[in-house]
Amino acid sequence: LPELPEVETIRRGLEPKVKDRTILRAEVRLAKQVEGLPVADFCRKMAGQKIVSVDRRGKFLLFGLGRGTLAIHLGMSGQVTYWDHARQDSPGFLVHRHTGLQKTPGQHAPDKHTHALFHLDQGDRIQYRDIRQFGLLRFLAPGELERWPSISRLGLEPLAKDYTFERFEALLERHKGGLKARLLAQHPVAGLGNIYADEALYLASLHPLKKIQALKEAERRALFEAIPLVLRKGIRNGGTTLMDFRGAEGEHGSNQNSLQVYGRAGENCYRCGAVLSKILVAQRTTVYCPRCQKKR
DNA sequence: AGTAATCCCTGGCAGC
DNA sequence: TGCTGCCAGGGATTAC
Repeated sequence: LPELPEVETIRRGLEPKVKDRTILRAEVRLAKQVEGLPVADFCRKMAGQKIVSVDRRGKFLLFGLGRGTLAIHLGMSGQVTYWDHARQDSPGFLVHRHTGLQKTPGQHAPDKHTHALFHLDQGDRIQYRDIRQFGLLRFLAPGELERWPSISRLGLEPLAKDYTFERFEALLERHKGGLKARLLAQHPVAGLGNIYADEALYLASLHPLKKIQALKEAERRALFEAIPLVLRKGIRNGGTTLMDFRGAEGEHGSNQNSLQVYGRAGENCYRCGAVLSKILVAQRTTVYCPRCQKKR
């Protein structure tokens, strides 16, 4: 489940490798992953474009091109890796303690889950692989990105300089629903998914179903501060690898070893020792500490 | 209008 | 051993 820290890990790994390189040719093997344009048009738009920047907005990876932008959302299981012609493919599989059969870290040749390839010079390429096929690729002409609803409706960028408590509060107010459902809807902040939403709520000691309107100022501030903390920790740890996440060079992250609540239902809270609870919120498994995170 | 269920998809895994 | 059915979930869409 690539969330902001995972996408940022990919972005940082990819940027030095692909910036100022040229996409000679795009190859799409699963047409439905391309949104907005017929595949042939999408590939035509890509061909010959220079990659001038590699950015991120929320969970979107954004390749700034000479003319336009390539946006990639990784959905549930998307991987964007750099394939180096001079580097040996990593062979075989290894059995991971928690997740069973896993691709070894490192680069791999395209397989049946590799749905798009961006061929660069010298035979290098950017590879898009997505087992569950929930991700999407989209080309945006100059000026279209900011008007694209998937981008324009996003909440604040929690690691940006303009992430302030005033703006955070303004985007929180007047919503009747519960906290976690709102966070998953990318408001007031973009980039949280199921893992980091649970982690942020735990760090802020807030119940996932707590009503936004019932939050006291100190609680709003605690959430405002907790969000960038859990995200920055995730980035420091190179992302959370549960099943599918890999960095730009195919490497695993390690943040799964630092999670406080996600995936720990039935285990003990590290803070107070209470047994962590599991509930369903907005169709998503949600884990929290019933003692540290009171609803009222 | 705002919230909640539905759907897309594959592979891991429990159960028989 | 091999089959079946369930589970994981981001976000657009549909339903209330």
